[in-house]
Amino acid sequence: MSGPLYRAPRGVLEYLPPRGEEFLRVRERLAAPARAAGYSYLELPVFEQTALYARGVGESTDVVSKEMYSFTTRGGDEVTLRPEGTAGVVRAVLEHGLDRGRLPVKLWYAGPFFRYERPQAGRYRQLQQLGIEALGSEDPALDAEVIAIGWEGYAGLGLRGVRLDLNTLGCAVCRPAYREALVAFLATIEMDAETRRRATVNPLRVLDDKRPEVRDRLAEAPLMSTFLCAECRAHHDTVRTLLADVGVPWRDEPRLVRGLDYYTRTTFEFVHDGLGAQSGIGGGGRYDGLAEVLGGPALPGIGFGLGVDRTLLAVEAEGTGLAVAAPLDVFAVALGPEAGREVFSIVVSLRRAGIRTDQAFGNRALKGAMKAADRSGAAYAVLVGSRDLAADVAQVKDLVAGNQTAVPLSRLVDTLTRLLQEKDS
RNA sequence: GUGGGUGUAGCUCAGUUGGCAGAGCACUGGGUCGUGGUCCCAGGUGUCGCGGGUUCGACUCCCGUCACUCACCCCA
Repeated sequence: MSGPLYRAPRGVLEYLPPRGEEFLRVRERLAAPARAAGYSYLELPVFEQTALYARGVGESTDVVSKEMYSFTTRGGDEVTLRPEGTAGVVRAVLEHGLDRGRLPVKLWYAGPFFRYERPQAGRYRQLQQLGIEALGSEDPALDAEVIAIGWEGYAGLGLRGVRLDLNTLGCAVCRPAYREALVAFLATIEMDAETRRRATVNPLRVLDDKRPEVRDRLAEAPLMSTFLCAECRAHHDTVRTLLADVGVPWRDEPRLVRGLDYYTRTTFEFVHDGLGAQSGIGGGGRYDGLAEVLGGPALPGIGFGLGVDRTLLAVEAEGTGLAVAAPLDVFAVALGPEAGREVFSIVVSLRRAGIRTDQAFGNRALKGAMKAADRSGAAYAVLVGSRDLAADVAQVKDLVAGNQTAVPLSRLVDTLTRLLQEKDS
């Protein structure tokens, strides 16, 4: 096969029917708990000035150093397709003064994000994410709320294999001492050049290495938990108490660091084992210093990003199903061109009455049209031929039971409305 | 960026020591001039990923290349 002239760009995921409906369903279910908790929707640009990510996310991160889709515009601006959501949300909050009103500001967003990586199972160059951000409060109850919202989102999809990993990274008061201790420790162990480089730029991220041989060497590494200041310890204890109170289970994961520079205190990750090597289906944390880094006032914040693609994979891996409803109520069929005109009017009338309706197009043979009616999933077929036209009726056929009755055209909408209601109950 | 696997019909895949490219599904038409689901008949599509090489002859063997895929680092 020489193949079509054009192909989708490398590493993008396309959701074709019927999977597209499942994708939408997943996104709706993940968003529901956030909307129920007073988070407002925000639609942001999918590209920003490159400097926003370089500063906000951090030059030392993989995301910025090797995964950005960056380009220069015709006007000479350096821009980047958004690799994550938080930096853009904080930028918009600061730019438009959303932090001047009632705090905390609670926002949610969804859409595509871009990272230039080698694609593999569960990892795409264009990925779909849904996120929430709460800014303007250091209250640990907000940390617990954000985590619980994520948890409820997965629960709403019927997922049973989601695990929550939880950690705290300390703050500007206590982290420097820990960092120093960690650097001292890292100097004593053996590591490859790339890891050594990472250790100098951002030593905490070395802890996140998943290679067994590296993990072994890190077994004796100092942990943040022993360096926490009183405030951070109290904050973390409260978060965990609140989660326990509402029955959200977690696993303390003292090595959970996460890849972005802006995190402070609470960090967490939702993990699922059904997707191959990429097990993280969502994650987030607190970023109390980010607004200041971006030139704004002190504005603490916490949020998460949930991977919609990966969540759908998890749903499919668990085989729980999403019960996507039949898309149609009625399928209309015309026999001959004169009837075609009548059928078109019928179809539009039915739709205006809230009945989901499609029709056979293209002058198909009746047998083929009925086959199309059958496969459409509609509960009823409406047939109109010249004999019916002469009698001012349409044939209404129950596609499940198989019986058919003539209904006067003037009563067609009412009759079908009633039949569909009866079927529902 | 590095490594493994796979490329044959729209989809899922067969194809024997190298000898004329197949099945199922799907699609379209027909089987009583106006009736689907089961059944029967008929129909069509392929640069066998692409380019070289070996050979009388290559889907098959060799080399290269591209794509897809899985994995490593890392992340959603």
